Amino acid sequence: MRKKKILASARKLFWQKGYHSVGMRDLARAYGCQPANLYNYFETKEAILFEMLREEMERIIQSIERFEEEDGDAVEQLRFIIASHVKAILSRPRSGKALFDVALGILSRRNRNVIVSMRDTYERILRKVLRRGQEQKVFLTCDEKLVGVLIASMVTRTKMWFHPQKGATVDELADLIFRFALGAIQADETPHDALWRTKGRMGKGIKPI
Amino acid sequence: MRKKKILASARKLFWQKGYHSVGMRDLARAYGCQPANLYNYFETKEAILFEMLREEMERIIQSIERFEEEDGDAVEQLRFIIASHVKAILSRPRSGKALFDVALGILSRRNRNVIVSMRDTYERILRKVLRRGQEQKVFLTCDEKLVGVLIASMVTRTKMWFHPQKGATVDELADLIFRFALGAIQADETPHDALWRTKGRMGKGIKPI
Amino acid sequence: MRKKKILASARKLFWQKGYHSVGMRDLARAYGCQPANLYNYFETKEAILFEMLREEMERIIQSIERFEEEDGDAVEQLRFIIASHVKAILSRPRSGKALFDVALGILSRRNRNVIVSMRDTYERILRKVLRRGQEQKVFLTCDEKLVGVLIASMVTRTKMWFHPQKGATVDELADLIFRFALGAIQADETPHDALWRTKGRMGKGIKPI
Amino acid sequence: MRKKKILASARKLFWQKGYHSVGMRDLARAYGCQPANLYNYFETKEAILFEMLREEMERIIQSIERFEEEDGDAVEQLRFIIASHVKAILSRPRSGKALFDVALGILSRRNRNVIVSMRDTYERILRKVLRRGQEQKVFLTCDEKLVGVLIASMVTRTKMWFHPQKGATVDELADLIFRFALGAIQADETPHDALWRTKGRMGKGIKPI
DNA sequence: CATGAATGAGCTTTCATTCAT
DNA sequence: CATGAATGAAAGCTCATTCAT
Repeated sequence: MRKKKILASARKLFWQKGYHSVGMRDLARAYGCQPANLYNYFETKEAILFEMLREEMERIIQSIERFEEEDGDAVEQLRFIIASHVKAILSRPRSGKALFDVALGILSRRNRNVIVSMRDTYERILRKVLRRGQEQKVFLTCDEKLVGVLIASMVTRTKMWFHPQKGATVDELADLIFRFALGAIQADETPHDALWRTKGRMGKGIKPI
Repeated sequence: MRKKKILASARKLFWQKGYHSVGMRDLARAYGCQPANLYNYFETKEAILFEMLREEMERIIQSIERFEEEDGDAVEQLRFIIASHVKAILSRPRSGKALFDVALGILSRRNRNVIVSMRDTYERILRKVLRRGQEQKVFLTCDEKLVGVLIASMVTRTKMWFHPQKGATVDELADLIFRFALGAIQADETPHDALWRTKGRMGKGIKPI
Repeated sequence: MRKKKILASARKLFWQKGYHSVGMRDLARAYGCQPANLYNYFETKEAILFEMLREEMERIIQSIERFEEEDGDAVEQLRFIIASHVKAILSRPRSGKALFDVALGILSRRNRNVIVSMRDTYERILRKVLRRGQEQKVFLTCDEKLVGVLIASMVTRTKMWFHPQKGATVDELADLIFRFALGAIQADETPHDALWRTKGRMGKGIKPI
Repeated sequence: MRKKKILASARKLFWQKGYHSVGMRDLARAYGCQPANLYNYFETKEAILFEMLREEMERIIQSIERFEEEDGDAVEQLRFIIASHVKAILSRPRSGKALFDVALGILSRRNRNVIVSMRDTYERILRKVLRRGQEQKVFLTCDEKLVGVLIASMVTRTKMWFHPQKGATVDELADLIFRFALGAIQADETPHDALWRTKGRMGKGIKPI
């Protein structure tokens, strides 16, 4: 579908330069048509942004929504959530811009509500898992709301600084964030020292800006 | 000084609405003058943004730069760094926008270098403390670069969701982030379960967007 | 073509008021549209000026370029060059401003080079004819560079003071300038007294400012 | 006097860059004070331009006004007028801009009248000399108004292209323009071939733009 | 005399968007 | 579907000038 193609090139541009630095002209050129033609597919520039964010959120949520009800190993569920989120964020071309955060201020109330409620769904699931872990006595007693936000913060910001390299893959990064989070909240006091023997390898993937 | 006052009102607006949604006209109105007058104090709109960011970074760095050389208890130093950073970020009026991240893409190369190098200084100090903790055997062996970025991510993003409330103060938030981080990397395996009995209180301060 | 029409009304305004006294608003109003629309045809205000000058220079050069190689009566060629130049300069509506001279300081390096090289072509041809006249022994030995500039100066400045009237037509003016120049450089010493019996008639066309 | 110094630096800037490209800021910096201070000496920017032009015109006129009434050798008087005018125009630093022409469109009606009437005085004197020459039978019968304008054109435009060099001095230039003019209008038919044996020398001083 | 602060009007240009074809 | 032409609004910025000190 044409719409998908437009969204694809829009996504690249928006993440590369940020919403305000990309004009309809740029979007049109990237897709290969005149600006006016984009309005045959989307009502406004904001609609393009919205559709694109909605899709991304949907992918993230779809992969983890089963954890809301399904019982299971909270530790493994947390690992999966983090891995899934990290991959969703880092799978797309290249980036650097805090697009998501900015976007919430750009979207119309109506559209923002849609995105926000998807994000809330994500956080609700994450919290549910955190609560489940406490009930299973594998996580320390904690404020799931706070811990959820802290974990999400670490994951979200990977977009700002992580660049995959040999010896520093996305999978590895996801694993390390998971271990970091787990170390902070796990109940059993077995030493997790071993988890951190990654000294020097991971650093290669860190290139902020 | 007049410059300070302009910066003060600019800071408020920029954080509230984001750089691109604030015009010189808005800045002028907020300060109480005509747009043209602002150019007696700053050469460009970007210069206002830059000066504002520079000041903020300076405050953050000044309070922790002594840790670069000074030996001491790494745990306490980490606690101080986190507390100081959290306060610096949350002390200012209200917020919401990912201004800092976006700004790096807006600033001229010259100005961006200044800010980036200040941020690098911050991260260098944080890493130094993390390394010191490992040498003191109070932190687990870990990749300081990665851990540093993860901790900074949690702190930086507080701006996006935290709003002080009764029962959820900035100090408390800083303390909890510290404990979360410490839990993840501390070497001695004394149960830190107690640290997390904040259930339900902290959540009050979390209001994303 | 729309571009031509815009150029036409721009030419009138620029010559009447000078580049700096004509805004995009004026150009738009003169053509009959909103300022923004002009940018669908020209990238900048300077581009409009450039295109207009380029066209004018082109017309002047085209009519005389054959003299560069073509052998022939140097006297007649000089007469033709002067006549052609005078007409090109005075054919357009009304004027008064030293637009051309000022423009060279306004144009971008790139564009200025184009115009300057066209002017150089004009002068090269004029010099060639002057040299040819010397070889044919109809012109006195002289420095073609200097004489060329002097002749061009007389012609160029007609824009500043000449206004066609009954008894003072453009053709007549061209003829008189030619005779003046010829008188200064012609080799054969036949009295040219008769040429100057225009007393009182030509003066009518002179209204400086 | 301070005023003189301001005028001196203004003259340089105006001729170099043109009226519209020189701001009060530039004038102030060139003189060495704040823009506001200039208003203690001149009422407006235009007043500076006016004063400067008035001075220049005055110098030119003063040196030739005696020719209005005084009888004498018309040929020598013409030589003097041209020499004096050329020197006045080229004595000042460097230039290029058609300042004088543009200025007439900038000045207020009142001020323009002053300058125009000075220019008229100049032309009146020149015409008087031309008429005198005809009466003395040393010049051909001609329209003094036209010939006057043509001669003035050649002189005025030297500012646009002449740059003194070894072998191409201002004095020499003046002499050649005089001979060119004289050749065109002189009555006695003695060959003036010799006058033009300057081939190649004068060209060095010609650097348009 | 000199200045820092302030201003109102204006500038060229960009933007998202509309519409007739 | 696609486009060229057009637009209203707003952007950042510069300007000559004023005025109290």
